[in-house]
Amino acid sequence: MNKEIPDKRSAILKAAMELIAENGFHGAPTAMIAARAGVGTGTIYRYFADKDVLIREVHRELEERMNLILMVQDTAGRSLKERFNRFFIGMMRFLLDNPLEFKFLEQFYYSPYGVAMRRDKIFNQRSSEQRCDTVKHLFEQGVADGVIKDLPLAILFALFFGTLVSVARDHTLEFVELNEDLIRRTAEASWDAIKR
Amino acid sequence: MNKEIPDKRSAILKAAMELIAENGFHGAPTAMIAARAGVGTGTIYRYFADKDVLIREVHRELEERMNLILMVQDTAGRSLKERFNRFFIGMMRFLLDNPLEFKFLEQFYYSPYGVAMRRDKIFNQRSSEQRCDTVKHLFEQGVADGVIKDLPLAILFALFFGTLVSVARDHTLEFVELNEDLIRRTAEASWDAIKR
DNA sequence: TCATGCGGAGTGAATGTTCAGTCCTCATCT
DNA sequence: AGATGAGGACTGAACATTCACTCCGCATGA
Repeated sequence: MNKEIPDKRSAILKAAMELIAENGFHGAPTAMIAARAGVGTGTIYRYFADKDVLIREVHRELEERMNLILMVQDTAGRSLKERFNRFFIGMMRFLLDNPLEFKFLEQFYYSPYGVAMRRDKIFNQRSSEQRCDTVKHLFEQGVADGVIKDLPLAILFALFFGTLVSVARDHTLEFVELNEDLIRRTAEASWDAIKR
Repeated sequence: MNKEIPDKRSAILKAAMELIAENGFHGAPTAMIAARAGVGTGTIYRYFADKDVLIREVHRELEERMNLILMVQDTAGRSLKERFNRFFIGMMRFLLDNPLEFKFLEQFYYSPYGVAMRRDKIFNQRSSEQRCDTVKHLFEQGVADGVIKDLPLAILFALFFGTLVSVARDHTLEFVELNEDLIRRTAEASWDAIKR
C-alpha cells in the first residue's frame, strides 16, 4: 500500500464538520476530531498541513457540494419567478436536510475564517463563485427586464439569502415547523420583496 | 473607598467587546483584554466570575442599550407601515453607527453562546425580550388587521431581521455603500415582503 | 527485508485562573 | 493638621490545564 486511504481523509473532514457544528471551534480539538474519525491524532497531519487548512477544506468541499445541488435545480426556459422559486426552495431543502452542514456553515461564515474568505473573494476576484453567479444572473436579467426592483445586487442578495437563512435557522431551533406549503409561501413573500 | 470603581468594569467590558469584534473569541485572551482596558489581568476576576460570564455580560448590556434606543423609535398613532419603517431604519442606523457592536453581536449570536442563550430563552420563557415584543405586537396587529400576510411570527421576523442584518453586514464588508435613500428603499422592499 | 501509512504518547506554547503581596484611601487619634 | 494604621481594590508572576503539532516505533504488505 503506497497511497493514503481516502476514507480516512473523508472521515476526518466529516468528524471535524460535525464537532464544529455541534460544539463550535472551541469544542473541536484535534484529539477529539481524530477520535471521532477513528484515526490517530497524527494522521490528521498526514492529510492536512494544519488545523486551519482542515477547516477551510471542510468549507470548500461543502460549498462544492452545494453548488452541484443548486446547479441541478436551475432549469432555463421557465419564467424568472419560477426559477427564483426553484432556487429558494432547493436551497432551503438543502439546509433543512443537512442541519449539521448548515450549522457548520454558520459557525464558519461569521468567524474570522469566513470574514477572511470573503475579503479574499472580493480582492482576488475569485473566479468560480458559481452558486452566487447563477443567482446573480437571475437578478441581473430580472432587473434588465424590469421585473425585479432596480436595487444594488448586494441588497437583492440580502433580501433573498438573508430571509432564507433566517428561516432555516428558525427551523433548526424549532421556532417554526416548516412544511412544503410554508416554504412555498415564504418563497412567495421573498419574491414580493424583490419583484417590481 | 470600599466600592469597586465602575470605570474599570466598563473598561473591561468595552475592551472585551472590541477585541472579540475585531479578532473573534480566539483573538481575545484575558491578558489582552486586561491590557487594553488598562487594568491587571487579575482585576477581570474581581468583576466577573470567569471569562464566560464576562462575555455574556457584554452581550446583555449591549442588548439593553439596543432595546432602549429602539423603544424610543416607536411612536404610536402612525400607520402600521410607518411604524414598521421607523423600526427598520432605526435598527439599521444603530448597526451602521456601531460597527464594532454589530460585529460582536454576530460573533456571539452564531457561537455556542448565542445558541445556548436562545435555548435558554425558549425553555425559560424569559420575560422582557422587549425589542422583539414591540415588533411582535406590530406584526400581530398587522395580521389581525389584514394588512400583513398571515404567516407564522418567526417567518415575519425572518423577513424583517434577516434582510436587515444581511444588508448591514454587506455594508460593513463594503459590498454596498448605504445611504439614506437606499436604506429607505430597502425598508420598502422588506415591507413588500410582509404586507398582504 | 525494505518501504510506508499510521498511531498516540510526548512537547512546547498559549491561555484561563489564582493568590500573595502592594499601595492607595480614609477613618481615627494625637 | 499631621501621623498612623487598617482595609481592601488591585496587580501580575506563577500555576495548572489545554491544545496543536511532532516524532519515533509499529504493523502491514511487497
